[in-house]
Amino acid sequence: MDTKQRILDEALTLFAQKGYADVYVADIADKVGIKAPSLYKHYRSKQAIFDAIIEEMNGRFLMQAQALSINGADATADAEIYKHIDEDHLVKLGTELFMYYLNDDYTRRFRKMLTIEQFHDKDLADVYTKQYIDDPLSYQGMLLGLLVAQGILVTDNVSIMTLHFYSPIYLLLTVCDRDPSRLESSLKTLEEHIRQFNKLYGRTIK
Amino acid sequence: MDTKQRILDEALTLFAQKGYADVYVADIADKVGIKAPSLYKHYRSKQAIFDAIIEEMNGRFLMQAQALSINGADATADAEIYKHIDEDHLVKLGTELFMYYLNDDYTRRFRKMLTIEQFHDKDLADVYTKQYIDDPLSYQGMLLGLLVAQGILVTDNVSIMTLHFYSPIYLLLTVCDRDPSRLESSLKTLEEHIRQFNKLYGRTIK
DNA sequence: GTCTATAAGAAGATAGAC
DNA sequence: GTCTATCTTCTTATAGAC
Repeated sequence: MDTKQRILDEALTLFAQKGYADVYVADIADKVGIKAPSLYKHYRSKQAIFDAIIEEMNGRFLMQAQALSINGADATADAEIYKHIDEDHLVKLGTELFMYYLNDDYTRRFRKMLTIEQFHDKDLADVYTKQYIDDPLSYQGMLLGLLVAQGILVTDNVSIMTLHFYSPIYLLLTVCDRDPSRLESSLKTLEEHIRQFNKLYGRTIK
Repeated sequence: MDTKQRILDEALTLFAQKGYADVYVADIADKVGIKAPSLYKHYRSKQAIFDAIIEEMNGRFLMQAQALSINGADATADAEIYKHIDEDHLVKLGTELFMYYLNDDYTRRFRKMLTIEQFHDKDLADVYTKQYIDDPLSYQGMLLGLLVAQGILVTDNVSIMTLHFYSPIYLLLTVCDRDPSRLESSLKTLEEHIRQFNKLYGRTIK
């Protein structure tokens, strides 16, 4: 990784730990293994480093969204995949989503940084809500909608059903972000949640 | 309100808007209507102001918790209240909880401040999780447990049912904290959520 | 591109008069 | 308890040699 990229990487780590204001340019330079003045050859200010992180993340999000909507467009293929899904598959799906959000390094650091800085700038608040609320609800709404179309799940309100599926995952995610030692119990709760979700919305009579 | 208390109040407002590091002692003093040095007659440091806010909130939380557990202890009285509860009552209950959390001035500012500062200090993270996750789940679990005991709601897992009731409220709360213009649509979603919750867990055959 | 040295300014905190 | 003046330290950023 070149220096310019390493600066972003180390800065993101520090911003996620302490927040923008409590990270000094010298801290970032230290982690990269250079002196603070050298850093100004790559970025013209501390704010420019922050902006570059946001910019890069926007790019990643866009790629992710495109990847998802490419699958989403080919709904018949997706429908085929989800035709024979059962409760265990649903648990696996939810757990994998949860673990990805929690353990993907870039994702986790970025989410923490946004959590800290969200009230600092309306744009950051919008990025947070889009990335961790609206987009997941939209994407999972599409998936769960397929399961309803297949008759695997039953409801007359897919968007509320999706909220019922995702909001416990979101809540547990924020818990584990604050306290990683609660991961194990959260995974247990997550599984119970999805099994009960399946009982509530599943085709079989409860 | 005396000066010492007004300092806490204005400091909390500013900390909730900008975070601890971006609020200057002079800003706080300005809002109170005094000069920064005068502020040091009341608190020996900026950190001491922050600590006093946390301390005061701990006191409020404790009082709140005691008030709740006094009611909770007299479960027979509570059970009587919730004996004839119907869907509209449940919607009202959830909406009132939501609006209290969102509009109670002290509560809202303190939650925003904690949101910003939660990764700064493990103790703050614990306060957040206790106050906005564990305690609500525990309290609402008790209430919903009463409704199950009355046969108004049906489940073999009250704690997951409580998670299903509360986590959408929590998610919508964080959305409105970031973007108050989404209050109206969130209230609509909240009502839909509770009505669907009642359909899923209600005594009547779905 | 990296360094040392340093400017420029911000922000927390104190001294001492009133 | 409040003020003005000031100290001290910290932090961003630049200058200029290598």
